[in-house]
Amino acid sequence: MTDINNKPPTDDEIRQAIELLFFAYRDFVADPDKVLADYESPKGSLGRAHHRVIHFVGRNPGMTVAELLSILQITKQSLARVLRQLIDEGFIEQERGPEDARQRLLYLTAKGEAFETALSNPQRVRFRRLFEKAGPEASRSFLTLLFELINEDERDQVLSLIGGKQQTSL
Amino acid sequence: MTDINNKPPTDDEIRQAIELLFFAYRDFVADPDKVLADYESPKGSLGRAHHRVIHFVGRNPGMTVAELLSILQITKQSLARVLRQLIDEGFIEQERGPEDARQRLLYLTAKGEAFETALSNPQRVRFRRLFEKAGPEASRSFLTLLFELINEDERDQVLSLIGGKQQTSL
DNA sequence: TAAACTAAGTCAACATGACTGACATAAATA
DNA sequence: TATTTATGTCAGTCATGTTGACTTAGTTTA
Repeated sequence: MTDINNKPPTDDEIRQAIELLFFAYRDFVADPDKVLADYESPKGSLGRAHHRVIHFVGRNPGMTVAELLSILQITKQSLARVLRQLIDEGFIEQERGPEDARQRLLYLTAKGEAFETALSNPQRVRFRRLFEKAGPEASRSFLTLLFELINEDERDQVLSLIGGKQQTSL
Repeated sequence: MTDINNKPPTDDEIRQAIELLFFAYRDFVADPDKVLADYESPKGSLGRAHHRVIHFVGRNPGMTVAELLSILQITKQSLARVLRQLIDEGFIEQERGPEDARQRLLYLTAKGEAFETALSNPQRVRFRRLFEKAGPEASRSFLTLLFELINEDERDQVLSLIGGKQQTSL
């Protein structure tokens, strides 16, 4: 709330923040990891990379491969293997771009939607409990700080991606 | 601050939290990744795994291998390669446990300390700026929520590790 | 229209950091 | 003394990232 204040952050708080972020993220991703490990696919198993693709395609139906690459910040060769598996196993469908026929627009299938729900469910439960306990004010403040932890030059892209600004004072 | 409130978190806030945590962590680890990529070691390059080991040994001088394993939650075989490199290149020293001679107590060398500083510096700068902008109240609240994002059964271990409770209302 | 650029896909080789399973050694403990 | 514990090691595998080179098809531009 205050932009300038007389109490600068202590080295201890900063160090704790670094470590807490590590542990929080570790547990946060361990949830879907379990779901992924349980899923037995015909052509090889699925990992975090597949989860990320399913998540972002689910959130942005009809996105292009190039858009997905810029979000994930990996090479197209890395994405290719993951995407191929997801298409072959019926989680994701491709469609020719109506404007630009070179583009391949990505969509989740019904199977993909169901898997997305199963994957994100434990994460949603985790945050729901957290926010219920913390209350709306602390929750919104938490989102704001997470947002400001992101590189300044990437915030616009993230903002348009997650669709903030209206409901959430980001 | 409020434990029970009439405004439950919206699905949108929860989804945003999931995505923001992903992006924030991505940028947060990209900083030391650059430092690691720049470092040219004689016997192979260093990665995130080395960073984590250096960080926790730096924070807990004299810790045992078993303690390190329980923090990192990886297998000893995974740790072995990383630890061997760090010892061979003079970042970490081992010492026989004075009580239990089977134990190998881990310490950073002067070289290890210097590297730890270089690695964590961009992360500290990132959080310092964030906390300066957000103010002490939002900063402490942020730490609390990060802490409560951690699995309940691991919070005690984390707390004793990061040394909260006195200064920080965790 | 021909040339250049762009979106996407593919092949190959490689690095990192995880994993499992089996086994070895030395020290502590029952 | 026998067993358990702390650590280390060998060998093989897998998931996920990388670079570099190249193809195909469609769009844009000179």
